[in-house]
Amino acid sequence: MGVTKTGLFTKQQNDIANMAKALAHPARIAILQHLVKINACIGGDLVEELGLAQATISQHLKELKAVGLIQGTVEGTSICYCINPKTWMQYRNLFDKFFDSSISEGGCC
Amino acid sequence: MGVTKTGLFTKQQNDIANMAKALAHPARIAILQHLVKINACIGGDLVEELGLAQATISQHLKELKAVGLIQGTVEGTSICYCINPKTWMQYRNLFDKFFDSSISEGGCC
DNA sequence: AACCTTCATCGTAATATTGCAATATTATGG
DNA sequence: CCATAATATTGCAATATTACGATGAAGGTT
Repeated sequence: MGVTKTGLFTKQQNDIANMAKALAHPARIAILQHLVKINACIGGDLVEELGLAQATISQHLKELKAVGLIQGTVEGTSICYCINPKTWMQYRNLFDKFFDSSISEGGCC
Repeated sequence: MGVTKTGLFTKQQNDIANMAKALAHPARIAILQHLVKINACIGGDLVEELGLAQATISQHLKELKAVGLIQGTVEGTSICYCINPKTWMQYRNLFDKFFDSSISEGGCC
């Protein structure tokens, strides 16, 4: 069916899954890494940086904006993107908490 | 097209994206959380825990096994699953490294 | 042997994602 | 106003994902 039964799971589980989904494409990882590196913002250099069509990059940017990981400010005819520090920290904390469990080394059963 | 152009990106970027993809479904998050909590392994209690059909759970377990996050050992007619501590730590470290960048608070441009 | 339990796999249906060309939108400069 | 530049949106094609019923394989029980 391709449709996730979100009703079966807790809000936290759906949250983590949605965050992971936002990161589940190398182009979006590349965009985020580039923004982290350049610190300040960029316009459509991203289209040159990555080798994808402008329409495709725009779509990925839209998704990242939708989950709040990046923000864009209009800069004349172009748009300047940068990491949204607040959401970035939220992601970091949620994944931290998720992975911060002591796993037994004993193996199965 | 639905097909990711992995060739355009670095191995690290594809790795992170693939790891994120493994976590990009609440059922898989629920499975992992349950395994972390119960510590020792389980059989198909997972089918009862989550409200999904046996075939569906089996598919999710297969995906988690494929990326190495869990492992299963045969236990008579049932199979005992548990977290693979090694891969778990790898995931933890990769996400740690990814998010461990100082983000400027300055906003865009 | 016949039977049951447990899990994996196959086939199928519905929906989601990725990617791009074409087109629309918005702002700037002449 | 017109042309240009930078993004966004639309529409489409190809592939991927999610979910489940049905079936199959393997091990146990009687």
